[in-house]
Amino acid sequence: MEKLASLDRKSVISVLTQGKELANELKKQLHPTATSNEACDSLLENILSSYENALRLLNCMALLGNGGDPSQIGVSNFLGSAYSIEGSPRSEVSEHSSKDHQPHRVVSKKRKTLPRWSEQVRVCSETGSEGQLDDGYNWRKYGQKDILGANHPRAYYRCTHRKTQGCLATKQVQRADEDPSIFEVIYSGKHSCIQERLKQKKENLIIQNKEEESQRHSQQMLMLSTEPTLKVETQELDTEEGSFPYFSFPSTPIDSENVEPQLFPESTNFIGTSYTPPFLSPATSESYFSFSPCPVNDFGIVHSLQSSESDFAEIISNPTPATSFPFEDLDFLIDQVDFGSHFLDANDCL
DNA sequence: GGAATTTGACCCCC
DNA sequence: GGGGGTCAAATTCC
Repeated sequence: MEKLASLDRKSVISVLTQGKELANELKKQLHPTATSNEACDSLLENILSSYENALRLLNCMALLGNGGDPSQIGVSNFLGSAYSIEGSPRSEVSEHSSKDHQPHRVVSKKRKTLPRWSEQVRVCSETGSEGQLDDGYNWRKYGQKDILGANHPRAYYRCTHRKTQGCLATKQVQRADEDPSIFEVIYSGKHSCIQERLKQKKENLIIQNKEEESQRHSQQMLMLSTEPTLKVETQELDTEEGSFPYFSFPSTPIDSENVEPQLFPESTNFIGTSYTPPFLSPATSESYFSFSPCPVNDFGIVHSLQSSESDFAEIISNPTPATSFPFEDLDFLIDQVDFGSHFLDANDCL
């Protein structure tokens, strides 16, 4: 069993390493045109950071010497939510994993054969409601059920475009017993619909990334500059703004606050150095993970990639909803940010 | 009036 | 038989 786990780990590391190398290669290829495509460069940096984080996690697991049973603390659980770690009976996915514990039986005859994965979404307690869980898709509620042993009912949603586009994506939303401000969302199936809204969000994010990148770049230039250079900059600012006595950083503190969550993907050292609150949002004590969906944006979603390893593999190979958007990796990118945040949880359990 | 939600009933699987 | 997922009629909302 240990050999199997070790093999499993090695293969994951191997795949991630290969991905990282490919991304590196892509970066090299793109580099000559980087000045005309900063957004792509930024994306690549983030992808690379994600790979590094994943590899650190896996290496960390190896160092922990947890016995190697992937069902105990394997990749899926390590990435998984507190629920899966605690083995809550409510967790559909963990339920499956326990029921399907028997080694590789014939494909389950359960209705649900679509790929499933879960997320945890925290909302502001004062305004929190399921309706505010905005993951970029449009959902229609088609059912609600009281679940045995759970304090809160489970709501069933399907994609609004089920009829018009035959999209089979569904999700289940349920409040966590332990913390009602946390929703556990279980997604089933991939979107085959085209949802303009999501695309719009991604485009906005890319534009935002690009702006932030250039802001950071100019900040770094300022900080690395020598005094005379600073003076020149100051003069330029003086001529443009006319109201700065000496020099001023181009971005305001407010801007830097907004930028902060986006900086995480680039903080490649955050896993290796510290798992402490610096990575929690300083803006609010309410924040459970890096960023909360309530004040910032709709992407304050913590992906808890759990369920079976085959599902995990499927998610890796299809990390995004099925859109035709060219920057599909962005979802993966966001996942990895959360992935890093999740490590906080995992660390808490150690 | 159409879309979305609610809710009881039904179906599937263990 | 029971629990969970889905259906579809009834109801509500815009």
